[in-house]
Amino acid sequence: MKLTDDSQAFVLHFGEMGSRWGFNRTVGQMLALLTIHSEPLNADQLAEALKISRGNVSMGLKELQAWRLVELHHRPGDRKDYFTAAGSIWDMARTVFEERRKRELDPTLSLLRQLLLNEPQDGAETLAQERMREVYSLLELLDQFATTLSRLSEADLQRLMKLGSGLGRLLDLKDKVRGGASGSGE
Amino acid sequence: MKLTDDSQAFVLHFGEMGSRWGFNRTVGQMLALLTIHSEPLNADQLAEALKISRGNVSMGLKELQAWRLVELHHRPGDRKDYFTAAGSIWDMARTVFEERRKRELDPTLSLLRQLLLNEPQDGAETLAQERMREVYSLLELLDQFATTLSRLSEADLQRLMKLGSGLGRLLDLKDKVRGGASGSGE
DNA sequence: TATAATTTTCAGAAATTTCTGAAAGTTCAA
DNA sequence: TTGAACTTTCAGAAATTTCTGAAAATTATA
Repeated sequence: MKLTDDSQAFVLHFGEMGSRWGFNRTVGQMLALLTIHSEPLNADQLAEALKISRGNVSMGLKELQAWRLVELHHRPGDRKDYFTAAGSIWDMARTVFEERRKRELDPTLSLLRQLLLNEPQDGAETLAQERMREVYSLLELLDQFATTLSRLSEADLQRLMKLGSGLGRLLDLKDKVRGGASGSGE
Repeated sequence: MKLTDDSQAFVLHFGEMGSRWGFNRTVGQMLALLTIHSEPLNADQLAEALKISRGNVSMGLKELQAWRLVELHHRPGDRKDYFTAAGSIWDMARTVFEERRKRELDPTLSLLRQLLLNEPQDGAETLAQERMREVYSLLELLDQFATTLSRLSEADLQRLMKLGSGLGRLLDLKDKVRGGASGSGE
């Protein structure tokens, strides 16, 4: 498994961005390689191509499976496990988006629900709790919105994302057509 | 500066979530404390409340200023620098969102633009480049969409995020009203 | 059932990130 | 100017995360 310069660059870049996207370097590299390599790869091939240890590959694959970003395949007469990226690029993006929503929002929502049950004991606490409530409202709305987005079909997502500043106009259009009294569909 | 249990919990939680949100533990804690504390705080107060070193506070404040998440204040007859969270919770969320868009998408877009200029030399490279092109298209669209979102007024953002599954219906509505030929506003 | 092939685990090593605190730098009032 | 008040810097320490590789576990074949 020898990578071309461009594939190498792509793989190394994903490794560097990995930590910002929620996984570690080698997981990022593995995901990149499986994304651009059309044929399934086994653990030894990944280790050789990325020059990382076999154990690291095993842990990385475990994590990518937990994210549901890779798919397992088997070849007749070969006992090794082979992997490909799971689904289309859009499928993968949706998966990462949804998983990050869970990791980055849910724990905070859960804590804030707890804290907001308590009675503030003085003025400072009341003010602090007001701010926490604002944080909670915003994050809850964001969480719902992210969930809504990740449930849209690819076609709808593309339409939405291509709107550009038409999005603002569309929101106005809605208010005109439906009289502004709609919105909280669920 | 003694924190109540709830404030403490909030601050510690932000510290733990910090790394998932793009900053380190103490930066997360400082942001949390400044968010729930209505009065401006100086560096010594932050260091004491969070039990971290003065140097760490200085670096953290520098980073929060780079993010434009804190505002500097001065008190008459006091040479110390005082800080508050910059703007409303919505302002801060918008700032974080926009900064993360830049950090998490722009470097990859930039690299992919480079790589996609090169001619693939064989079948495998052609396939790899096709996948890179798909990644590029998706990330570019996402980048535009994120930019669009971060430019919406708070009111529009709230309306949009409250749509729930009404968002899908709204997209259909648009196609009906404008005949489906619109969309690429810019 | 043995044994060969393969994957997983995990203790410790290596790498990276974060934090401390003392020294250097800056600002301002007298 | 001087020096007191304050902030910043940064080398090394501490903490955390990631990685390695050998041993243990699992699975399939003969």
